[in-house]
Amino acid sequence: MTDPDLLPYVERALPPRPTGILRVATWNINSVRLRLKLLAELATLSDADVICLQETKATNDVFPSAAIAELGYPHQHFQGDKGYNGVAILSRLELNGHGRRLWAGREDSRHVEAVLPGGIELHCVYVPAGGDVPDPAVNEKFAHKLDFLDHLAAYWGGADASAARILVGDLNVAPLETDVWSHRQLLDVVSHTPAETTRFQAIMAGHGWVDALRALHPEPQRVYSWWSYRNRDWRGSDRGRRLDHVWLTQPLAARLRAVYVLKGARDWQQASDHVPVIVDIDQARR
DNA sequence: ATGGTTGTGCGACAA
Repeated sequence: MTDPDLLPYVERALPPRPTGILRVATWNINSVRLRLKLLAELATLSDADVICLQETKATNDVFPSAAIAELGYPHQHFQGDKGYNGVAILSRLELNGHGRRLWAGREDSRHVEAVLPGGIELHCVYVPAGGDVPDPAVNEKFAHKLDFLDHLAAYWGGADASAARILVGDLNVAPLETDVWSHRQLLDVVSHTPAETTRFQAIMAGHGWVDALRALHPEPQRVYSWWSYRNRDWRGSDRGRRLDHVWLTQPLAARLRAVYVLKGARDWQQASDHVPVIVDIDQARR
């Protein structure tokens, strides 16, 4: 069991994946084609069974499927748009049922789902960033984001919460005060406005989702998964936000064993501005 | 208050 006083940050290799543990990673890769080598690095350092990506920025016909299969992830389900968005589930384990959903009346590639061995349902989600101005009346992108969050709430509010289910992704919301470098200064910054954080909490409450990271690393510890490119010394200034999340339904929350944030990935050559978040889940029900 | 950087793809635009 993870020490609750210990931060989840990992600079390089994770602890070895224990026997009987399902390890799932989620990462906003910001172009899967540009960062294929970094994906290989994540696979090596994490030994994850499943890697979920967001912002692949690749249509399905140019997705580097064969190269990723060679990394040990032959089971794949991906959906992409030209230049924007794009999500993928990459797996060493067989993927059974899979599909995608559209929310907020758009064709954007922002969701894929699959069923893992043991009947665990896995959802990979990319919530719209929402632009700069936190006013839905003047910023169509922010209106879309709020609409998208409302659709998530409606969908999960109507779903069976007793299923073994994981939702991961770049949710583009930092919900808690200690999920951002300055709660006060970010209250009117898109990603941490009350309009977003209240919706975020409503989605979670409506389905009984458990925030995996906060289950093992509760407040007031500050934990971030994203640091802007627009900062010369990202580590020194540490103006981060926790935008990348892993949610579990109650049956799986009982089997959660560890959560890691691969902070060292932010220093990789030609890094993404997001770092991977990784969870260990006991495959046995006990 | 402003500007700071990156990716796509060669324009702006999105983040």
